[in-house]
Amino acid sequence: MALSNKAEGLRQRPSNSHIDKATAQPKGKKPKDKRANGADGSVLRFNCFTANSHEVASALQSARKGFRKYPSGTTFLYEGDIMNEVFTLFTGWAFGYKLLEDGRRQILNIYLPGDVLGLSAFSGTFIDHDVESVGSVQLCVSDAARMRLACRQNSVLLDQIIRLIDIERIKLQQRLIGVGRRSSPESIAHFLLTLFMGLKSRDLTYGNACTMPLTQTVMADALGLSAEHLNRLLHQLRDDGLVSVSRGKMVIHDPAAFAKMAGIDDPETLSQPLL
Amino acid sequence: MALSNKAEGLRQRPSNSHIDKATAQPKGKKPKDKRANGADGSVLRFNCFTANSHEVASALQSARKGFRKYPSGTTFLYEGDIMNEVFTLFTGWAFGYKLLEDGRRQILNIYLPGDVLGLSAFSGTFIDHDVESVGSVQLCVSDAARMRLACRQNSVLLDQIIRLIDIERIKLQQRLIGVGRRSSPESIAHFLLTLFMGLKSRDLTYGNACTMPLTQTVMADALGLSAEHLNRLLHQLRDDGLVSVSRGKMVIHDPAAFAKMAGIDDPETLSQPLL
DNA sequence: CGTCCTTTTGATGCCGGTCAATGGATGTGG
DNA sequence: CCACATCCATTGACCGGCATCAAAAGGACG
Repeated sequence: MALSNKAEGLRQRPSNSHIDKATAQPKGKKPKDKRANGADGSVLRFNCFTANSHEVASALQSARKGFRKYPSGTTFLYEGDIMNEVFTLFTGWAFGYKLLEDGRRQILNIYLPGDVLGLSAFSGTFIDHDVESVGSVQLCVSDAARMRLACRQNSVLLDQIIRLIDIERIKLQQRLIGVGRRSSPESIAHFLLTLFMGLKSRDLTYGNACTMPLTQTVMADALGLSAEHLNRLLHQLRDDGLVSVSRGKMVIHDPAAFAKMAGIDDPETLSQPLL
Repeated sequence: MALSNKAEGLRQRPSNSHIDKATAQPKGKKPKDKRANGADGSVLRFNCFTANSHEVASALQSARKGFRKYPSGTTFLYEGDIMNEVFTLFTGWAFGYKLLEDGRRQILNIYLPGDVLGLSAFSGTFIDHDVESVGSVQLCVSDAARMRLACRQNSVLLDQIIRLIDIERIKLQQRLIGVGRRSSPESIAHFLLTLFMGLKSRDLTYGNACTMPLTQTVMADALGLSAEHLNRLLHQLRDDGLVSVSRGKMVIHDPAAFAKMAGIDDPETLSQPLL
């Protein structure tokens, strides 16, 4: 079980974090791939929103307070925080995690561009886990109170918000099945394929390839494995001609066999409802 | 990994299940312990509701269509079902689970008396897992449409419903941490203590003891262990004087040491918010 | 009083965690 | 542009936890 390298160092929220104040437009240099973010400042550019959560996207847009940026490896949401804001992930990835007292870490959820963070603003409680950035991250910040108000006036919006909350549960459910009852190779395959399909539904894939900014340590903590063992299994998967993950990139060489190993008959099912 | 003993046999919903039609009052012989159910036909008898979800209890009461009863070991909710009804568990326990194609089973959630089943009625989608009864089960059946309507008119109710949905996620999160990053004894202790505190918050404990209708096979499938190994570990825990689980009963012999092994400093935290 | 399910115990072996060490890649200050 | 520090990926050795297989011994029940 991997001890988090920076367990104690980051446990407390820094009193004066080096975050950009909310601004009218996102800062930082323009990403190479325009598809990867909402470079025009609109949440509506994301396929996942326009396809599945149009009302949510509009509401987030209306309640928008500005943008925020965090460098790579920053824990920017802390367990216990009360969410007065709702975030939309524009650039970069993120993951939610919990630490045990001795430093063991379980990663709960991987967030991709387009995902909404801080949904606990709707359940009226504090966040129950930390969230850390993977790569430099740009967030769209929306006012939670306005979102809640909008929900009261628009039942379609409310339904979609509840749906988003439910999706968090579904993802955890899938992860639990993988860790609890799938073999390690199956679990890894399912994990990777889920990420790939999530990116595909957002038009962030390139044929059978996509970016993979997660370190093996992060993947291991998501899968309940040791980093060393995960490393060996990834090599195994590559030797078997199924998938290769290296240098920030993932390529699926044999989609059919890969999906079969992941225990998924029709991979398309993953891309549809923003699972 | 345990193959479900009755995997294929129960996969399909029986066309004509032997369920009691919704009736004005619950049928069946009166349970021995009055505290264990809503024998007076009111959801309001449950501590968890009166303490945390008063609005929900009232709404479920108002939208009540009747009662339903299932024998032990019955799968009474099926993956794919659209929920037109919301259930309140009166008597007996239940668990949600998923089966892999080859019969491996992961149990997702244990439902105790007082828990609300079928919350997917609010996220507007079909259920994504099966639910099976543990022991004979009595359910209060409430109309989902009326519940949804009530939510639109009562924001407090809505908040509490969303809270209930969120609690399902939190429980999965805890289970995932246990399976992924806790040692087996820790995971078992956490699992058992969580159940105990859940029962305690409902006034269903007797000092340091409570009923434990789950078979070791079920517990193993919840914990991601084999039944044999779980059996050995349970004996280990008993030999260490921490807890004993047998013949449908659980006794915590050393609460402090047990809580410590479960990784929980203050066990009271578990009983408060219906976690 | 068989039948079925659950619990229990033993033997065997491998998956996967832990420890340790090396190489590669990136970044930083001088 | 190089020395050094850091983080990440990689590989090997070791071995213990836990699954698997097998089988016996309760219970529970019709």
